[in-house]
Amino acid sequence: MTRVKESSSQNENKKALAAECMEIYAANIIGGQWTLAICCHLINGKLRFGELKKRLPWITERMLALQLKKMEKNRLIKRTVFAEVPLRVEYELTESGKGLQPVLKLLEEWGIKHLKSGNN
Amino acid sequence: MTRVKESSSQNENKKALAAECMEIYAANIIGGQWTLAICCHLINGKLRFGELKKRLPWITERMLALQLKKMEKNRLIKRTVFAEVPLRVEYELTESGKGLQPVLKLLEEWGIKHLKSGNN
DNA sequence: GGTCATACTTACAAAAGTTATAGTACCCTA
DNA sequence: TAGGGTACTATAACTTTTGTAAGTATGACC
Repeated sequence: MTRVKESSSQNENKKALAAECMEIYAANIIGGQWTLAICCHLINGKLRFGELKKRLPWITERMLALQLKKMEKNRLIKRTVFAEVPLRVEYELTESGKGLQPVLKLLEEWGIKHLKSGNN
Repeated sequence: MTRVKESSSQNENKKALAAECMEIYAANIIGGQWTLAICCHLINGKLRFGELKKRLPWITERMLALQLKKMEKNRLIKRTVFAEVPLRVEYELTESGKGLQPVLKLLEEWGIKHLKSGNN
């Protein structure tokens, strides 16, 4: 009855779950520590690396760079480099990224309700 | 301009983000590796520990126990113990947990669209 | 008394994710 | 020649999450 594991890594489990369940696939993509925060800021338009950094005062440059790279790979954002001096790089949501807006809205509503329901 | 960090832990950052942004708060709650998978199975009704284990063949007992405990703490599920022998414990979604259904649906739809858009 | 089933718990280890700190490359300006 | 701004990268340390394997408590059943 119990299926035999073919691999023991965390990653394999994650992939297997995401493969058979689209909500888990989606949750994995938006689940990074800073991913949603970045989305929230980009939803009003494109921003430069330094502007994002200012808006996320607690993030380190490394994490910002890593998250942006991951989000680009996941096709949530588009990166545009302008060959100016000093260098300018702009980040903006892709169509897919913009498509998260209703998800974010629902999540927010659920979060508010959930938080309130805990104060009884 | 840059706010000063009051603590250096990962957790503090997480909390700070969740406090100022409800979608991040919500994402933190549903973001565990197995949380959504468990929700998916409980959405059709209550299940026992062992039944969940069978439905999630790759999960270890430890992870299942941990996740269920966390979900109970987060008020996503309710745990009921029946003083029988052998012991019977049932898990079911709370109202808050059931409230995730539309979120899951949207996430699923977004996931499908996103996956397709990557196959170009 | 020994075995079985259920629903866990514990100790330890590995992996993934995050943070801290410093440094790079580019070219402009003084 | 030195300093400054932007957008990163390198390295290592640290925290959190997940996995492995074994053990516990309860009471029925043989």
